[in-house]
Amino acid sequence: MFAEHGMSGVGLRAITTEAEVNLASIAYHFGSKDGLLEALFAQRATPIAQERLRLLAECNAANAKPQLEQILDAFLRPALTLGVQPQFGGPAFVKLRARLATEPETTTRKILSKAFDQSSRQFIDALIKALPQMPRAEVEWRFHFMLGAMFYTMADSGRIQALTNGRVDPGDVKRALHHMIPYLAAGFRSAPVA
Amino acid sequence: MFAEHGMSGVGLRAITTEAEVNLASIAYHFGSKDGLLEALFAQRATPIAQERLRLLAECNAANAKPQLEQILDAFLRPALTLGVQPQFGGPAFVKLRARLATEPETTTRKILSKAFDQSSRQFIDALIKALPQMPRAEVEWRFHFMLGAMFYTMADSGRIQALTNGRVDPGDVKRALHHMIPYLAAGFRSAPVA
DNA sequence: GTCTATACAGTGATAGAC
DNA sequence: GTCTATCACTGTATAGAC
Repeated sequence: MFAEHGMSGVGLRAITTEAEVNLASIAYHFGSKDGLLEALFAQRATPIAQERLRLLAECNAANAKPQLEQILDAFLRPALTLGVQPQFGGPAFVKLRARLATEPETTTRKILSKAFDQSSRQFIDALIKALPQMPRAEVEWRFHFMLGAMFYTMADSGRIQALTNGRVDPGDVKRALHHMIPYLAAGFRSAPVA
Repeated sequence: MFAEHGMSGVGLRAITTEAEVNLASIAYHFGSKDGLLEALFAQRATPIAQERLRLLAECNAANAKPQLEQILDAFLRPALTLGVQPQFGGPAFVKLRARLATEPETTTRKILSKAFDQSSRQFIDALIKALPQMPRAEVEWRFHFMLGAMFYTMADSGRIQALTNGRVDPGDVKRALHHMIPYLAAGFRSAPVA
């Protein structure tokens, strides 16, 4: 409901009615509306971070020097595909995550930080290993741009559908990954700027 | 105030007090809180779209076949630099725009569409001209990924600062463009996927 | 036409009964 | 631990002053 109508688009009364519980039970169990969001989010986010690290370990095991495309795939695939499965919140949760990523509120930032910072650091390290001649700061900038492409794909804002009469659809996650990974890999491999 | 504290983080009473006007004047002049946002946004967005098209016309005039990097610069520079000037709303407006871009509400989407779709279509056409061997859909996907990198940089979410101990700062727009344009250009030029 | 004061239904949060 | 009742506050609507 949060992802569909936004954080302020849905009231506690609508939630408690849907869940067939008393209004005050949210305050009791989660402290506040924000607390409910935080609990919801943590539950869904942890498996994504875990799956990322599992896939990263896999491609470290397979190759002495890990392949760039495999690392990107290990990072992006869980975020885009795992979330859409119903047990992880469905497509709505993917949108919610993208939304929180651009939210300026410090509370939501802490939630995201706690869930994903550790795995993100490991991926930056892996990227630096895969691109040994690249300055660290350059890899970090490119990681930032990758996050942007990922979140905007997850947000599924409808802009690119409108611009292309529906030809390009970020909601088609398989196709999105198919186009995204070679594009990002080429960017990561390009010569660092002065 | 909207960009700083979010759409629901600031009340009409706070706005009208700051502006030293009566509470009901917003409803009278703008219809609603959303209407106020829409009016605010349209005022600031139009100059950005205009400046984009002016720069695009410039690089069309300079080169028979326009250079990819110049087109990307013409698209990104007004969005990142023009917005931060005080007369266009300052850094807060840049953040606000990024925020609306990932908002699922249909009202905010229409606002963005109206302000930017026309210029975006012209840029996609220019990119296709600059990359004549590239399938149209591939250019469109890559344009979508570029939008993501741009919006996430504009949002200045603080994530990459946290991950890099402040070394990488998307708020430094000059440096952001410096790293972004070659990275995106390499992605755009890479071989299209099957 | 423009502005003002005020009322209204709905919000998240909370105190206190059981 | 779970409830009801109520709180202060929100965006909006409206009647009436100038």
